[in-house]
Order: sequence, then structure tokens, then C-alpha cells
Amino acid sequence: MKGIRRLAEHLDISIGTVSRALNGKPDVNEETRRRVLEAAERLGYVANQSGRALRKGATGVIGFMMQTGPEITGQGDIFFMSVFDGVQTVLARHKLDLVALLCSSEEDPDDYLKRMVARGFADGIILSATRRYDARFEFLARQKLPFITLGRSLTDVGQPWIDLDFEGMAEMSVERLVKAGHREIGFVWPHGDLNLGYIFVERCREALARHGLSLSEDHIFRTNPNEAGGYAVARNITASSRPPTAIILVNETLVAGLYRGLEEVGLRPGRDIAIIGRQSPQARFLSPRLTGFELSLRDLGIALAESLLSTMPAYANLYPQAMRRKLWPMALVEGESG
Amino acid sequence: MKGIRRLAEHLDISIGTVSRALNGKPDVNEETRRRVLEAAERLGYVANQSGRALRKGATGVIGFMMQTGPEITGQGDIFFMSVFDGVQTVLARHKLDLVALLCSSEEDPDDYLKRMVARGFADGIILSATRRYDARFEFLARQKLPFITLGRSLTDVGQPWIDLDFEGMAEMSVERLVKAGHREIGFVWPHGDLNLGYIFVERCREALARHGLSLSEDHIFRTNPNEAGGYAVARNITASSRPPTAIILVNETLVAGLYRGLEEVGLRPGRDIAIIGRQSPQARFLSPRLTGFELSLRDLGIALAESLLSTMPAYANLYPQAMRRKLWPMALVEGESG
DNA sequence: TCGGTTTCCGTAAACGTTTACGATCCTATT
DNA sequence: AATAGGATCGTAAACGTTTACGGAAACCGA
Repeated sequence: MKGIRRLAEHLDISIGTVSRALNGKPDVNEETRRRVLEAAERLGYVANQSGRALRKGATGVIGFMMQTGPEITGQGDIFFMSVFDGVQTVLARHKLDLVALLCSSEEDPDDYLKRMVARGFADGIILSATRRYDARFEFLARQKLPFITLGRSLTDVGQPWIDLDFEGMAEMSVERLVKAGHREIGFVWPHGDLNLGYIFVERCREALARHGLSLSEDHIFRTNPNEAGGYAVARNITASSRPPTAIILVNETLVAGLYRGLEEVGLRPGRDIAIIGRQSPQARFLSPRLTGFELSLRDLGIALAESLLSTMPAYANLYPQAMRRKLWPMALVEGESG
Repeated sequence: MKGIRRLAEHLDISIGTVSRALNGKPDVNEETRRRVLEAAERLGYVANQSGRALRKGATGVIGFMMQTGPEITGQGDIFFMSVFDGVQTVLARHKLDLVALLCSSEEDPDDYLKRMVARGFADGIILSATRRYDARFEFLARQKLPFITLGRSLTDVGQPWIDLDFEGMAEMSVERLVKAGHREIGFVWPHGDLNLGYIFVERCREALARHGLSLSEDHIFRTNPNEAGGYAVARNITASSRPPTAIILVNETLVAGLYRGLEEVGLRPGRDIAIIGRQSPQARFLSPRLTGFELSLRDLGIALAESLLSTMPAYANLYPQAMRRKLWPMALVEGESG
């Protein structure tokens, strides 16, 4: 005898009443409810996930899809750990759990998501690493599964999203560098089809144009979004026919490699070449100190969760004013690098 | 009409046969099986996770428990992404999926694990961030749930484990530094109750003793396992009454902060103070180059998965020779820091 | 031709919950 | 005292699978 049946037998009441008591239904005597809760606590009973999900059609789980593998796509590492923490503080209020759906680098993300959804794993999904065109959006919309994306895409099915304000970052970075006299500005654009790169470069191009400058293609340095990629950029800069005097990094994952590479070719950030990037726990301890954009990852996680819940029928009324779509602001923290 | 019933109706055969066909049972005509598989593919049918788990008592999911939050416990960031990738290559062979069970920094890990297990989430668990005494081991053993730990603990319930060879690292580091003439060696020990710190410091003490040296308590620098923690250590070193001439870091997460801190107090690694740590993607681009220990994270993940499977009745025969307990070797990669 | 196998498939029970429905008892009102 | 209505609980169906069991047809050897 297991599960709720055991608990019911132990208390000598029916399993229906036990279930109602545990789920806070109104039609159960308060004294009985107390007894049930007490016994459940003592026997360590927790409702079996599969049985409950099967009956209710809801799992109580929110999935955060992310890619695994040595070369992380776009955002780095500790980035997610902080966002998760924010998401969870919201989910915990509703007894929802967060799990990371880990798509192997060997599997197609679209296939992976399909499998997870068909399995009925999660009641809601958070998508990251959004691509220029992202079939996952359409798929989830067809499945009528609530989801939110961390990042935009040209594929738009009307779902809520939150994205970092790369537009603002582009404008401010260019503005700052031009004002400091730079005319040859380089842009580091990670390989892959992530949408953020397109947005960023495009807005940089516009900002340059406003000053009568044009963005030449050989000032766009495409590379891998990791330290090795940053290292490679340093070489490419010096090999360039018109070496840029300033570099803007849209990613935060490769700045350490870039620093190292620049040092090896005798360029010191802030003195010989200006660098503007993104702040991160790692970047805080670079030398010379990085000039870059910063944001609260935990708050971002909170906003993501609240927006997602606001699209889920069961929780929508609790978050009436949650933001549906938002460019998440980033603040420039001045260092010595540019 | 949904699920397997829809598929069966569509093919005009019984749901029993459909299920058998999909699950590769022998007693089904090959022609029928082909039709079923083809139709399933075309309609995008995947068995519902809850229904299947309820009936089979198995979920087809392996859980990897990890803590979230801005200060990661012990191992960093990209560390896990690489390990995951290794785990998944093994799991994929058996159509098992890996999910990360994300324990919020606000919740007690023991409680969290209990909830996840009671829910019946996973058929097997991989535990990381093992503590000096870890109640999770006993709990999982009582539940008879297969699990493996990445890390040891004084709590030992006979489960398989794989742990980095901190013993070897301690011995080799001390040996190398003593040979280079160092007599005052400092050790960075992250805050928290992770077991690895105890093992490491103890073995260092023994290695020192072999050379007639003793490890004085004020040469043990306890700090947070992140960059800020490394930064703080630099200050504490100079404030010490007998400043060490060499430092060994058991963690890989704080070396960047330490470098920065040392620079600010005018100490250059490799010239003014020796540093031995752990290699990582980030560390590869430090300057001066770090001397540190390196390992294949992907292979580690593969070994973890194979060992776990070998303890699960359904897969045990496939991995008869999987290692049950293993100190995972690390190789010293010489840099310029020590 | 006939009994015995094999091959294939349908039926129905089970997994652990939740919840609609109805039954029972009690209280209050007329 | 009769009745209405509320409070509380038990019963049983349903969720979507898998699988033990048994039956029907086909096949095979004597």
C-alpha cells in the first residue's frame, strides 16, 4: 500500500477526503484537514507527480530550455544561475518548480523541444538563445503551451518576451566612442544564428550613420562566444588593413580572451584601444577595469517568471500588470577600458 | 480524442498493439510496426510522460541536482555545461533525458531533494556539491533510488561516486612548490561545508609534514568561491603576519579575482608569488598564464552516467565494467604562475 | 485431417491522483 | 415536527499509458 491510499488507511478516512484536505478544498472539516496535514508531514507524503499530472493535466513544473556543451550559446555560465534564482523566487510562491531542460549540443533544439512538450513535462516554458528565425516559437504556439522568451526573433507569434536592451547599448556605446574621437570602431559578433547579434550590429550601424560614419564589413569580427573566440579577435584586429581603435562586445563571455590576446600583441585596453563590453562577475576583476553594461540578472529572472505566469490561465489574475514585452535596461559602468 | 487512442483509431488497430509496436515488443507484425512508427512520426506523437511513468513506475529521466544562485557552490558555471554534455551522450543511447533539478539558494537542499524524489521525477539522480556530512545520501539510499555522487562525503551509504583527485593535486602542488624553495604556502579554502575542502587541506597538511613543514592555520584562507572571494584573498595575504610566498587554489572559480587583487597590491604571479590552481576555459587566458590542474569534463560526465546506469537494474547488464568509485585524475599544465 | 505451435492482436486491469456527484448527518427555520 | 439547506465525506470515474492474459488465425509436421 503506497501513496495517498496508505495515508487514507492510516487515518481511516477516504482518499477523496485526504486529497481534498491536502489541496485546500473548502469542503473538508478543519479538524480533519489538520490531522491529514499532520500525518502527511510525519509520513513524508508528497503527491506523486505522474498521477497528479495525469489527472489534472498540469505538472506544476516550469521548464527553462538551454543548450549544453562546452561552447555556450550567447550568454555565459553564471548568467543563468542568477536568472534561475530570480525565476525561482517567483515560482516558489505558487509551489511551482523550475527544471532546466538540457538540450545536448548533438541534438537539434527544435526536435528536443518537441519531445519535451509531447511528453507533457512542463506547464510553461522559458526559451533562451533565441535565433534569428526560431521555429520553436511557432511550435509552442501551435501546442498552446504558455511560454516566454528571453530574447526576440523575427519569428513572432505574439508571445511575451523580455530582451536585453541591445539597442540602448549600441547607441550609448557608439555615442561614447565617437565623442572620444574614435572613427574606426570594431564590433564583435559571435558565430551562430542568435538574434541578438543582428539587432546589435544593425543598431550600431544606424548610430554610426547619425555621425556620418559607416560600418565597414571588415570591422565586424565574427567569432565563437567564448574566451578562445575573444583571443582570436585580438589577432584579427592587428591583421586588419584599417585596425579599429575601439571595440564593442555584445557578449560577456569572451572579454577575458580578448584582453589576453591584446596584451600579447602589445595593446593595452583603455590606452591603445578602447573596449566596451558587458559586465559580469568575471569581468569585474579584469585589469584594466572593463567599461561595460550591467544588469540585475535576478530581477530579470523575476520579471521572466511573472510574465510567464501572467499568460497561464491558472495564474493570470495574480499578475495582471506583468510586463508582456520589455527591453531590459542595462546601465553603463565606467571602467578604464574605454 | 488524444494521445495513443487517436493514433490507434487513425490506424484502425487497438491501442495495445500501437503501444507494443512503439515500444519494440516482439509480438507485433513487422508490417504493422512500420505503419505505426510511420504514423507516429507523421502525427508527431510522443507518449505522454505522466501516463507512461504512472504505469511503468519509471520516468525515463535522470536528474542532476545543482544549486542556483549568484555564488555558485564550489564548481563554476561552464563546468557543469561540459559535464552535462558528457552525461547526455551516454543517456541518449537509452532514450533517457537529463534534466537539471535546480535548488534555489533560498531552499534547504535536503528538503528540495525530498520533494523531487517524492514527486517521482527521476529514475536516477546525480548529486553534486557533496557536503562533509550529507543527509541526501542516506535519504536516497532509504528510498532505494539509484544515484551517484560527484564528490565524496563522510556520509557513505555504499553508493558509487566519482571525485576529482584532490589528493593527487595536493601532493603534486606541495611537492612542486617545496622543490622550488617555498616554505610558506597558503591554501584557499572556500566557505561552506563542501567536502572537497576538507580532503584537500588535510592532504596538503600531510604532504607538508613529509617535508618537515607544518600547515599553520593562518595560512588557510577561507573565502567565497567566486571572483570576489579571490579578490579578498589577495588583501588577506598581504595583511598576514607571515605572508605566504605561494598559494594553492582548490577551486577554479576565483582565480581571476585573485589575479586582480594581487596586481593591486603589486604582486605578480610567478614572480612575486607562486600560484597553483585549476585550469578552466577562463583561466586559459589569464596573464601570466596559470599553472594548474586540468581534466576532461566531458569524459567525467560520460563516466558519471555509465556508473549511474550500472546501478540501475534496467541497464546494469549493459555496463558491467563501469567504475563504481573513482578518483578522477587531473593533469598539471604548467604555466608561468608557479 | 488433426492436434500442437506460432504469430499476432484485442481486452481489460492497473498505475496514483483529482473531482463531479451524491449521500448522510446536523442545524436552523417555520 | 417537518423541511430546507449547509457541512462533511465516500464513491467512482477519469487522466494516458503499459502489459498480462487469452483468443483467433495461420502454419506445421505426422
